[in-house]
Amino acid sequence: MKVKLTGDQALIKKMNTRIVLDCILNEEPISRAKIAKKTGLNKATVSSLVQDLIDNHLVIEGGTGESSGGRKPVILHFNHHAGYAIGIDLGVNYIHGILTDLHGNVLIERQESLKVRDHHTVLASLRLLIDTIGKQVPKSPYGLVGIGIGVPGIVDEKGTVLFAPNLNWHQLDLRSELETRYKVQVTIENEANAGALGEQKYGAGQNVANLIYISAGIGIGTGLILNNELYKGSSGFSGELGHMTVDLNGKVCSCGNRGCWELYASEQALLEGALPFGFENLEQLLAAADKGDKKMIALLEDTAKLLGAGAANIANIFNPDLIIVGNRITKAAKWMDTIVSQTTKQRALPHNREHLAVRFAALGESSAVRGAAYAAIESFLLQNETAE
Amino acid sequence: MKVKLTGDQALIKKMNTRIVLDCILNEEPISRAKIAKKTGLNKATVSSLVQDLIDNHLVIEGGTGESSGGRKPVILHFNHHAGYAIGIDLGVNYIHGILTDLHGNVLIERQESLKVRDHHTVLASLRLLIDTIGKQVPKSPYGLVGIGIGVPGIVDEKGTVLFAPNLNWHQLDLRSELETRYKVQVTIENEANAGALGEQKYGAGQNVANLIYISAGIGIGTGLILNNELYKGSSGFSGELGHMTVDLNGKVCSCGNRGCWELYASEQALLEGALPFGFENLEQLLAAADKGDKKMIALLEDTAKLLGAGAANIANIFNPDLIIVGNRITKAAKWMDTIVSQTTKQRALPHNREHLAVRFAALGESSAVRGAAYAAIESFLLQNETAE
DNA sequence: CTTCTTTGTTTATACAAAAAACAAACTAAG
DNA sequence: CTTAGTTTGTTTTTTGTATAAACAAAGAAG
Repeated sequence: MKVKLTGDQALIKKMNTRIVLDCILNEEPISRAKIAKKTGLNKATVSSLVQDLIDNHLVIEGGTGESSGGRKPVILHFNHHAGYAIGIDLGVNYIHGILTDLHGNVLIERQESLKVRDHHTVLASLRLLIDTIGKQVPKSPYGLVGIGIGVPGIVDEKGTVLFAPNLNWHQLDLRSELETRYKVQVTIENEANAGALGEQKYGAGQNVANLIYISAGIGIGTGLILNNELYKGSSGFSGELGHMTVDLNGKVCSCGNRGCWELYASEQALLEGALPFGFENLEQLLAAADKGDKKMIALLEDTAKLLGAGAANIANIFNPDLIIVGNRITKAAKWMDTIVSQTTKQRALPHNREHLAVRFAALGESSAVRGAAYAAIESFLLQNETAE
Repeated sequence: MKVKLTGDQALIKKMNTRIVLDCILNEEPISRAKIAKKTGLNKATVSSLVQDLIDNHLVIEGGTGESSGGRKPVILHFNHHAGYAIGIDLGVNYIHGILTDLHGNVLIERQESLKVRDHHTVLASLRLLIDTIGKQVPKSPYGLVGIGIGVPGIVDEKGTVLFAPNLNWHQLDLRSELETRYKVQVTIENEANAGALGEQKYGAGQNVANLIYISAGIGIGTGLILNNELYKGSSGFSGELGHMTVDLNGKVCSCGNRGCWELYASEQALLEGALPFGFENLEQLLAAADKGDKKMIALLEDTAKLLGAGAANIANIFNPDLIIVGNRITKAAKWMDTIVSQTTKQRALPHNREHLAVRFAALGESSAVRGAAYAAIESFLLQNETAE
């Protein structure tokens, strides 16, 4: 109950340090003088904060720049080799892991398929993957700074996986499990939230304050970034737009309801439409479309329209700057993207479509891993600033 | 571009002053010592900030309280008579105005019906109403501190009414119009947002961080309070859930789309269903239901189910603590509330319905006026703290 | 009557940001 | 080459905030 969030000088320093670091991250290479101008902070303040960041190995000086009529500036860089992060995308039938530097650049990438889904087996594979990647972390001031994981299920604020339907997991305290083993900060995110983060930081949504990421795989989940922050609802269960009713008397869904959006616009919907024609997975379906199969192309286009209808709802609900369609369905971008975008804008209210963009994920199927790694990096930077 | 939101000591003081004032507002009567314990601030800091608030007439000392084994505490009160606010709900066929103290207590209330809706006539009536109420503001340190207005339309951050379909207004700069005339701060909010604020501060949603207010009148609008803040989207057009598609191939809506929720669950939907039986407005319909008219009762119940279906979508999208149904439809609460609540919980996902409450507005048709007044008060308090 | 508590103020200290002065390094004009 | 002016970044001083410690006042409890 007693939450201490009162202001004192430490808080101010933390805020301003963060502002300076963000400025360097976004505008590098940059000099101290320019940071002062950009942020409105005093030159002396910037000098002092930058010195702290240099002492903490997060910023490095990189020689002198061009003079603009006076003394040459000292160029500052974010030291993205100060530490490294591991990002994991725990899929329903694969584990995808990457090692990144603090800028999110991918250094190592590994993917393994999952046959069995009980949590013992999956955890064993997960540990093996992390061990393998962890051994390759380059020598650096901080070494491995954190592990971020995206999971296909509902996660609470303590990093417990409450429920993952497709893995049949219940109440698995993944964070503390891994933190005890690896002694680094672990962040657990829902897969759609991770995807939203990945696209906002490294993909199609850079510098966009309000964006909705539609993760269309077997089902549909969404990641909501509102006012530059992930919105998680009061218990972390927000974004279940896959179970938004779009057809009052429509198909019966496994959730017990009728007419859920994901029955019409997900990979599952595509597969159901393709099965009568003998195609058993998305890859086969797309190969056929590639060869000019009219029925499959029509199926893709119809699904795109239904995806757009739901996206229009999203536009009217959230009035975002950007809607990003991601996950498995990005494989079908070629056939779907213009139709999704058109249908969305057709169906959304005039004011809402005005500044709206609808795009497919720039990172393809890597949105979630990248976002997971980002979450780990972010958590490290936040913690690091707090320390004196 | 150059936004100065860096931290300095003034910011600390502002933050802490706000914390102290909020503490007094919520816990009054309270002593300085208790504020220090509650907030974690130092006793000396609290004393100093309280003195400033007293100097600004926002807090008053009110004698001594009971000792708990030592010196008697000095009781502090929020001085809700330091100033007064006017709240206006600009309806489609009425203007509803109130005068409140700084606690939001209603002192004076006036309602007038509107026959003509062009903005000249409406503005004239509005000015007359404000003039009348304004004359009755009691003598006080600040007098009239602000005017808050809820309008049935889309409002941007500058207080311009971009579009109000039912009044046929376009691009009306209401805020600057009224600010030049009355020389006080004017806040303009969408009617649903105002209603959400009213219910959160004075009605069914007190101390709830995530709530969705469904304003069901002729159409349906919603006010979204997420993480204790009104979410307005990137251009202020969020919350148009009335035009959420709930029936892919359903009725054609005036917005050009099909199957919009408000066609099924608004006052308009009720009236359409009642017209064939000779009832021309909501009051007649409800009078019939009161006399036991089976058809009208069935109509109300069916509409309640459709309202619940949309509310379930809201639960799945936002995972809120509370959904409040307000505006005109509250008149029908007697027949609808349990059904709306039941249907919502039936259709929402298990995790989302767990901590969810669904209620009708506690303030009935006054949610929006009260919220409009609150917006004015809040804006005054924020500004007042900034001043030294 | 004495001791302990509680409340609130006063005094001294720590610390962050900012202003001002300054030093260094450079450009450009004559 | 010299000089004036500019840009960058540091050092010094000032201001303003929170906090800790000491203190004063007022009461409770034995």
